Amino acid sequence: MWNPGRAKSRALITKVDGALLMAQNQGMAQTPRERARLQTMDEILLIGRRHLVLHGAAGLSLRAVARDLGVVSSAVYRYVKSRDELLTLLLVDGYNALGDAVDLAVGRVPADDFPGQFRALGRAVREWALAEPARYGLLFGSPVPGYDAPAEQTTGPGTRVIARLVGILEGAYIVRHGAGAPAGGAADAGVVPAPGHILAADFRAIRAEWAITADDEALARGVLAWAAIFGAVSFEVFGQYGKATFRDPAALFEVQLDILAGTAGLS
Amino acid sequence: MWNPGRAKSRALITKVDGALLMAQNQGMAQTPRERARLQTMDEILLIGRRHLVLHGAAGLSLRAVARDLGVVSSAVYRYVKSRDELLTLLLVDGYNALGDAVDLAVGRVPADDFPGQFRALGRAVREWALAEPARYGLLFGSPVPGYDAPAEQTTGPGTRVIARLVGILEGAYIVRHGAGAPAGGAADAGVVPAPGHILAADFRAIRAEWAITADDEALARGVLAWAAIFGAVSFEVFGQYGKATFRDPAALFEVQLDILAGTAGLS
DNA sequence: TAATTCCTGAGAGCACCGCTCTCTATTAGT
DNA sequence: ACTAATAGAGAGCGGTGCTCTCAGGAATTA
Repeated sequence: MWNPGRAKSRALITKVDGALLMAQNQGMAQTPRERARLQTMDEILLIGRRHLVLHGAAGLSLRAVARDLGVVSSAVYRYVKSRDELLTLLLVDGYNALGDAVDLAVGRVPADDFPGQFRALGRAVREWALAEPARYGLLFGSPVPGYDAPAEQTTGPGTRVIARLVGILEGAYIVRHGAGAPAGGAADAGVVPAPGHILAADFRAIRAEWAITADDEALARGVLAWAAIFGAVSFEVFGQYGKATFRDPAALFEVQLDILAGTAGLS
Repeated sequence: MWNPGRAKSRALITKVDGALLMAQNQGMAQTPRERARLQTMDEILLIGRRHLVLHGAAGLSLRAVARDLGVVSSAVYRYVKSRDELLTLLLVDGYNALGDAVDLAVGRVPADDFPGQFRALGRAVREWALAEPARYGLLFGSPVPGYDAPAEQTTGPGTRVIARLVGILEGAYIVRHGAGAPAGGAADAGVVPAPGHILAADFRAIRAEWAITADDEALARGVLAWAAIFGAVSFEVFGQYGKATFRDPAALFEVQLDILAGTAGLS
């Protein structure tokens, strides 16, 4: 892919794509130098995103980004400390894009229709993943070796989907059980056996952290539904089903959502 | 990681690890040259596997393998066409290792205890994945960009686990419904709505290909259970749950297996 | 046994990668 | 107008995948 006759133009950014990032970073632009700096940062992120889509996470190269930017490779190190830092920026960017898609889709459903919200969340995740397989792979695929995402920047955006799911499932739980809640440990004898000490404590901690009332079984089923949604999406995006097994994967996913809605206690 | 003072020894292979591969390749060793060639191939695979474990799929380097082999980098190209081909070999190797682990675990359970076999399969997958996260990532993580596995070498070993799962679920289905089977299309009106034309045809094709009798809903639930098992394992192995959320992930997985056994129609 | 073919490994080389360093020109702020 | 900060250029180091040519030795054939 060596292209010596490459144009040195900087005007590779599509206006529509750029708009989102520009807006978030250039809200307070003091000095003209700072403005230029932020703009370059956004350009780097934009180019990086495009490279991610085209060549995947492992193929992300700062030198190639520099070429697209119309600049020598060492110059980008003025803006980004390392390749891994750019990866982190793109990771956060991806989490937020997915979170936005999910929020938008769930927000369209009436606030009291929790099964509908659950399905909307699932569909949004699947559709975003299919539209952006490389970014999805960066977020939920095998971690890039030698790189672990800095939690302080990542956990926030990275928990937006599960936060939304928790809200939906808790809402449905309250509808089923009333707002009063069992208050105590709530170790029901349902299909799920009473979990051992540590797991019960973990569930208690989760209840406290998220300020929810759902009992252990509801929590376990919620965690399973969460993992199952992403498992199904990953299987489809990563091609684990095989090429021609399911010719209408969307229909399969709808059926899977139906089953999962049942296991998660949504109608 | 530049190590100029590296010993040029070839004796890096542990006997116990090597034994398996040796056996399968050197069954028919004709000329001494062929014997030497196969042995070198096995060594390369062994070293590649070790590098995979240590540095991950993206960090797999033919030059590093050559160094460990005590040979100049161009020499390994006599045995392996490209880095991607080595990756394919390791992929097949990994699928077989996982398949062996699953077969062993399921084989320990009585032949008529389908719920037990289901749980054993799930546990085997999880334990293998935790023991070999890099290999698991190669198999079920984001696909290496620019590389797609050649189906003719991959599909065979790659379908061992799902084949085993299909056997278990079909066995349980027969126990529930009798061996006679509904024969026809079997579009039950269960929790799952009757799937559309294409999905129903896909299910029919699956029934024919695997020579099974399970109806559409059972198949859908089986596919979901499959995806959910790997979703849960991937979440744990890839660290999606967060660092300290679940301090006893094994217990969580047991609960998830319980729920999944229910959704898949096992007891 | 002698001649010939074949195979293996060595070495050089190309284009790429991440990253560091120094140097220069431009720009901003006093 | 002068000084200080900053951005970019360029060279360089060690690494990567992969290709090519060449020499030595082993196996096969005459």
